Amino acid sequence: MSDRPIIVWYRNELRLQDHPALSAAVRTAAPVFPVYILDDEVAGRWKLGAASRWWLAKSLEALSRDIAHRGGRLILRRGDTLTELRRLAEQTGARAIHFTRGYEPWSAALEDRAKREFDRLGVGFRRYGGRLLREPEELCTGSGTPYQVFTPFWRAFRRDYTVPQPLPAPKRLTAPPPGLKSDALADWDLLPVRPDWSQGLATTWRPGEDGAHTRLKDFVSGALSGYANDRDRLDRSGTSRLSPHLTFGEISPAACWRAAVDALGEVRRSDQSVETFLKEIVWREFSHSLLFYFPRMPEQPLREEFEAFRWTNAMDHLKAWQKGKTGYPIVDAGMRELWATGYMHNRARMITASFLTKDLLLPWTVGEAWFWDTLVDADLANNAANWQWVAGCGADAAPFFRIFNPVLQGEKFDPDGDYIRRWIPELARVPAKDIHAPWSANAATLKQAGIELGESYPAPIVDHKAARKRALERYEDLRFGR
DNA sequence: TGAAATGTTGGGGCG
DNA sequence: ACGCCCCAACATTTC
Repeated sequence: MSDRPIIVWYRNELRLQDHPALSAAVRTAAPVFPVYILDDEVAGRWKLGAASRWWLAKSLEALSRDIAHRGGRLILRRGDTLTELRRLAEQTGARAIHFTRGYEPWSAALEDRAKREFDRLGVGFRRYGGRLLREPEELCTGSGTPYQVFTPFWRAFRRDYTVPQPLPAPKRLTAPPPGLKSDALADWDLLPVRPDWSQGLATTWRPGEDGAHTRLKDFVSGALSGYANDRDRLDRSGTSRLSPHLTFGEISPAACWRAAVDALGEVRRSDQSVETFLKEIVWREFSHSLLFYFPRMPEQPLREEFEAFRWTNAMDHLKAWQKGKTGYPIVDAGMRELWATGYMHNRARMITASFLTKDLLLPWTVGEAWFWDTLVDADLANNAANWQWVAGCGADAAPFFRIFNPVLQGEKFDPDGDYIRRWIPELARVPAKDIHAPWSANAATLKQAGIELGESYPAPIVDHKAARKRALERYEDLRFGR
């Protein structure tokens, strides 16, 4: 009996440390067989984007290596999740399947269906946390409804939260019998070929649990102390850049929380900076809670009146935005950073998203889809919640009339234009004074910088002042039902 | 986790 | 010296 193995079904927690489902399995002293199932159908239209597939390949490679170092083997399967789990349980004679709970719209139904199935088969099917610090059911308003405003959520969260002790990674794992089939990662075609656009991603990131912890250490000993101020600066490395590691669960949010709080004690870092960082972690919790309670959030505005909003459908504008050719340098720099590295600075995300939804009046779902495909940290909850926040249709959203001025945002958060120069080399020789609005520079300056507007760098595809006016009018239409 | 329009104030130039 | 105007600089309101 005791040698009947436990299957640990990996989903988005590609780590060995701080992994409740894995730890519980290891504690039983039964052989533990970790398995990852690539199910291209389960998520419907939200199947993994191209950048995520790249990251997944690299992350699974790392996890597989880490497991092998401990004497185990990561089993890879592709196909319908439930079918594959059933097959694995049969093939291994498993007594139980352990897994980490998900919050996507399809997760609860899948988990319930599987639970009934394995109950019938006499196989334990045990659900664990680990992706969030706290479960959505834990935090509700006094009247029992989910929070829809961040600040009260944050207060309630912070009031009585203490981070638990980390769960150590298992020292040894048991290899499953050699006959237990596993796909070859390479056969999954997760990596891009013809063309291989992943060079920039590979030089920017180190996917995997080691890479994640290295990143956290660097952040805590470096940028964390100035986080409150510098995280908004496009020209500084002021953010943690932990997001893709969190998305794929290479590091637990608890580990990030713990490291930040410990740093506070050790080095007397600015309380404000640590608090701001913790708040960002809780934004992630808030987004997941929203997705859990409002499963249509990725498709539907949380504020219903926005369903009547008259978005436009200008494909040429969309293409220009995607390629980073809008003629607004700060917008284009952000979009090109995304294309090159699978990542965009958070401030740039707000600016580019505001530009798409307000200046171009393209639907937020179009931007959401592009980010989903191109971001290595694409996360259904965060992506949907943040797009709705910018578009003004979210639960606790920025008001619609908060329209970013791309020139002012650039001057404020990239004062010398370094971020722009980094991602738009053709503007490298434009002086800082003109770099955020090259169209208003005088002809001699542009000539000297080697720029011909409309040739070497696009002229603005819309006039911001007019676009702002148009957006506000469209918003008025919504309010008065026109 | 805005920006623009509008209102108010106060210093300085100037007749 | 005085009132008037101009216009930063800052505050408030509006979108």
